[in-house]
Amino acid sequence: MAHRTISDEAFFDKALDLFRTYGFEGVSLQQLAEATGLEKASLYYRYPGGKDEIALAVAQGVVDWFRIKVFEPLAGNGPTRKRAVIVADNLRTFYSGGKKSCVADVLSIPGGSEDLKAGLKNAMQAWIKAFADIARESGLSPSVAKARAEEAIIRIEGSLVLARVLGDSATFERTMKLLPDLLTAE
Amino acid sequence: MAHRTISDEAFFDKALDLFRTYGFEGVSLQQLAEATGLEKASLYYRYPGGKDEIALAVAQGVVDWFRIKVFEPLAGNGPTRKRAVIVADNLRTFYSGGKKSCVADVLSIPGGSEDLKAGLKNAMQAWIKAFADIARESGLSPSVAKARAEEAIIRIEGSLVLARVLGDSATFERTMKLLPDLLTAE
DNA sequence: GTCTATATTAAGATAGAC
DNA sequence: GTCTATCTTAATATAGAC
Repeated sequence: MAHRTISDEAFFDKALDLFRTYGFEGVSLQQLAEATGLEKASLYYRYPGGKDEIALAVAQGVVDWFRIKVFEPLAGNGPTRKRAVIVADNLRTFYSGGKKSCVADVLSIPGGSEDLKAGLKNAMQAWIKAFADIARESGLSPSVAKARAEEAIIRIEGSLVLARVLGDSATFERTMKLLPDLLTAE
Repeated sequence: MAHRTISDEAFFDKALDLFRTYGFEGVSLQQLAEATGLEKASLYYRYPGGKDEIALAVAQGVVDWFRIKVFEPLAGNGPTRKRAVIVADNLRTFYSGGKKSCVADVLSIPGGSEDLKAGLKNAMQAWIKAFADIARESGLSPSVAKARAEEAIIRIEGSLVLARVLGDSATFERTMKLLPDLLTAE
């Protein structure tokens, strides 16, 4: 066929899946072209900055997802524990129950641009803050809330690494079950 | 200079540092050649299997290090808590206080050989078992000991990811301080 | 056992037709 | 806005001299 196309959303999904699976250095423009059905030259038309710019767009897209599915639900109304349960469910989906890696984990391995590195750092800080805010709102002291937020993210990241290395998502599932207790005063 | 050489041990140190920093796909034979002072052809003489074989040797070397600096001290004599403190110190050194990544984390991103993947999985299982064994010996029940072992490694892996993303080792240092309490009955 | 030199393939990237 | 075609560089890998 002469002309193919793909929506920005579908493109994002394919690119996200490649980058979170193989990391920045592990993904080639050829892979991106095959996965999206576009030729390499078309990728450069959409993203003149090439792989660097695509990875940055992927990271930005993930931040947008977190804003909608994590930060906003956490800052909403209703009992804090209920909000934490909803967010845990959303995160379970995002990580496919432990089968998909964290984008910040794999893309933080050197190779990408400085902008990507800075974006991941900002996103991680925002994530910690969002977790600390709800822990605080649930009644915990600021220092305890901050510690709980960091512990929660450490456990998510760590259990995702274990899941990838062991090929077993059991520890991730346990972490997600524990999450509401970690983020709210018991 | 016409002929250079490097000991197997020094070669291992350089290769380990490259692979744990840049991941399998992020390391080229050219980088390995420059870091070790050997030409690419000499790398193929030592490791006919190329990058796959070098990465596998690195992973095996790390397993050897764990055997000596983690598994054996944990299985030794003396109070369990004292052994846990020694191992925490050794791990702190291995990860340069949080500045160096976990080899299992970065090398488990697809790209390497099936042997590498299997080796990392075996190493991770051995690590969990070693942690569970000392937790058990300290007086914890088998199920609690297993859970503590997994939690300890999850926290190590997760705090190393956070340290890399944030460029801040504070969470890793806190994890290492907590480790003896996690691995022994309080 | 390391070297120089080179073969081969794939990478990132661009020009220009349609 | 996507394509075909091509450029340049860098990757893995090997041959053969010393």
